Amino acid sequence: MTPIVTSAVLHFGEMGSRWGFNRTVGQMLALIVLNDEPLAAQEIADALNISRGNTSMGLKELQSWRLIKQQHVPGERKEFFVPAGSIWVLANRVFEERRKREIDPTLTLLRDLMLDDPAHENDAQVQHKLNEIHDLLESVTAWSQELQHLGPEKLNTLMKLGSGVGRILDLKDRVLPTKGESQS
Amino acid sequence: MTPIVTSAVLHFGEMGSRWGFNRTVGQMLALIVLNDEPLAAQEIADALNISRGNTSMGLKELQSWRLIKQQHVPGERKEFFVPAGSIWVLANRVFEERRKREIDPTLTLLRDLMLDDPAHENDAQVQHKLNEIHDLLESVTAWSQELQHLGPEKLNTLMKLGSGVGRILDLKDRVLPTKGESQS
DNA sequence: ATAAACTTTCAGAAACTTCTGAAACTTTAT
DNA sequence: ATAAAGTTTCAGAAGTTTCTGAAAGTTTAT
Repeated sequence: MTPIVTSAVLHFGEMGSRWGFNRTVGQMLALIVLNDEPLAAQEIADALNISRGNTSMGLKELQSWRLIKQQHVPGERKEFFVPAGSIWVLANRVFEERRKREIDPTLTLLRDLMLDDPAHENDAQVQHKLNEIHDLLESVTAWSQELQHLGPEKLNTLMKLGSGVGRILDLKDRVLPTKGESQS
Repeated sequence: MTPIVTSAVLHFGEMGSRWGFNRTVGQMLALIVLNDEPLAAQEIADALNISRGNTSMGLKELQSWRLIKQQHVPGERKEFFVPAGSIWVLANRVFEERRKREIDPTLTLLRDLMLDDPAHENDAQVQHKLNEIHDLLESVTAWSQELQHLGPEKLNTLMKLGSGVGRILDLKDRVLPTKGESQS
């Protein structure tokens, strides 16, 4: 590994835990993404100086996140690993996987609690707040799925638009006035 | 605590660790948000059955995330705590704080690495990939800040628009054709 | 100045997560 | 059938985080 690759790998290891996986899994991901050649498990273990067992678990986890895929190289006995897609695809997968882990269970619980009968007077009030949280999380979920379906090019257009989004919204209110609600 | 509040508090405790803070901090946040009355530290410790010391640390952390604020009740000696704002504000704070912890350090590192001289031939190649990651993260950052500045009402309009966003983008390409790039 | 009411800090205990390496397993070639 | 090449699993060691509770600190009232 060149010094640049080493720095990146170490950093992604440290950040890994903040992004939902552990240090070695983060390092492995960085290494696989930055290498042009497919990598074998043993090469990863050697490069990162971690045990072969840990490597195996890490590869399994990265596959469960659908961030890497196996690639069979003809004439070779062992399996090789490559990124599961472009940077854009990988970022999306991380997003989606985290949504599943961080938001979906809460949405389920909130829906259940909203169906419960209020046992005390201020429960109705509590349920109102839970409802508010639910709606917000649901909007975020719907919205992030929407962005994923847009694909990278359109998203890029949208992002380059930046603060123009507000203007576009106004535009839309004028062009399609019957559809949205009539606020501000 | 009524059964509904108890369920919500326990759940937010479990999710807490996925959202960037620990179990008790998650529970404390849920409790404070769902209570209409300001709560004192001792009341929180009693309700959640945790030590007074842990409560103190948790309150400090929630304040560092700017999710709760102290509120002095006249005639009372102790401090009381209330949410720092509406659900919308709180969600935004969590988002922003996580951006600071999860994305900003990586952006800094990537910028530094891109300035390094390529030491080996394929470093140029690696730097290209790092650049791609950098641009993606930067777009996400800029975009999320944009959404925050829109405020809840406009964001809501945008969210209700849902799959209409694609259509609006096309619309914009037709109405303001000189500005964006001319893709697909 | 003293005491009462309250908060913060911090050392170490408890709980949890991650990592290793050896043993068990699978696949392929001969 | 056997051996060689490779992978997976898992018990326990190492490391990390979280929590408690007692001691130190702060503020306010008298």
